[in-house]
Amino acid sequence: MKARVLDAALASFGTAGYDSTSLDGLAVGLGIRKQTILYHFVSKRGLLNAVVDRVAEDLTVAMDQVLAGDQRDWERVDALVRSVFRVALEQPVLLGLLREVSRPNSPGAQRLRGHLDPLMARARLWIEAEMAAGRLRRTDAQLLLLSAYSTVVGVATEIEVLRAAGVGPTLRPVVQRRKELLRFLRASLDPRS
Amino acid sequence: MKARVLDAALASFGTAGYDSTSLDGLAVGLGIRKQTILYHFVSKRGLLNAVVDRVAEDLTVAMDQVLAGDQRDWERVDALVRSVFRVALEQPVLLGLLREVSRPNSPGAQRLRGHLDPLMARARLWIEAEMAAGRLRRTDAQLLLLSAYSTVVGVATEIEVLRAAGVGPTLRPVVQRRKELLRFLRASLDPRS
DNA sequence: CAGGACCCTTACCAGATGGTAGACGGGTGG
DNA sequence: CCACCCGTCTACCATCTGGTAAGGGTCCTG
Repeated sequence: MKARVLDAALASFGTAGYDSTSLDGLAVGLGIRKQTILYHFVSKRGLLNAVVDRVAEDLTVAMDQVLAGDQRDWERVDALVRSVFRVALEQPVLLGLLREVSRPNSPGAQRLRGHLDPLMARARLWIEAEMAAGRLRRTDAQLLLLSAYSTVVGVATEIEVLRAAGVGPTLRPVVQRRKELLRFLRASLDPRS
Repeated sequence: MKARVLDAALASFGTAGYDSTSLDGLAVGLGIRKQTILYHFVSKRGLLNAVVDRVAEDLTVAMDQVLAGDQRDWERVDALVRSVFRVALEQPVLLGLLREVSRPNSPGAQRLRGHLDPLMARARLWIEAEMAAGRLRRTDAQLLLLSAYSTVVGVATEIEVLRAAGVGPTLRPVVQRRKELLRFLRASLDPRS
């Protein structure tokens, strides 16, 4: 049950948004009473936190798998981007939640940062080490990471815009986006480019 | 007064979202009573409609100015993109509202489409005519327009992400985004490329 | 000056929302 | 068999929400 609530909450937070989601509505959709939700997650805020935690973990796992691999330099950046996009495509709502919660002053924004900041710091250190070793081209790692993150999160917007325009959930624009991001990163990072 | 309410509403709808914005909160921020807002705009929905209308008009004016110019073919596409980005940079909240209201099932989505559909249709016809005349390269005009629109709207997400990360409202990433969009459009449309 | 249009206000309301308190039932271990 | 925990439920509440009704002040005009 707890898992089902989590799924439904992720979907609703990610598409309608936090404030637009009511516990009653969520409960009705699941065929239960809202008090059951509160029993498991204490408060609406607690539910959001749980959802954010789950999403962050999904992403972290995906990235860790790549980092456990043996790619080097630019190859690793490439693999990382592809991995994140894969997760995003499998669960588009996940992107919606990321975007919703990436907003400053948004409830849950702080919690998300608690998860992402270490990841970002780690990535930044790695990139800068590679730069120092001359295996990656020198550039502003911080801004580069944020730009990449924005692009991924922005895919949520694109999916919604397309759906609003009646275009089905087609793969092409997203793949296009990935291609652009990779080209941008390559131009910034790959010394051979 | 009406104008001030409109400004405040645009800002709040564009950043916090429609549901997260309360008439009371808006009124307090303006130092007035919420009934004053309701007097001018009848209902919350009416306020949203007015905001959407204003935003759509701003964009339409910006585009019409370009269309009244004498650029041709690819030059005109280029000028159009730059013009829209200029408006967007001058009023970032405008992008936020566009994104908010570009969501399917969002109140105001239909109204926005009422404004944008004619613009899109017009743009599409022009592009297809240029293609037929061989002045632009052949491609799917519809998908191209939506992709461009998504990119512009996506800038709102990027601005918010950057601000959330503590990076000030720097121009660079947005300009970068514009550059990427122009390159993409050029590769798709410009026969000389 | 009377009347009315315009703008903003106070007073009030019905419904929805998140949240608390406590009862019911069905396991499970002693 | 009993005590206890766990999950779900019913009942209820305080607050906030968008919205209605009506009053008052100001300015222009006949």
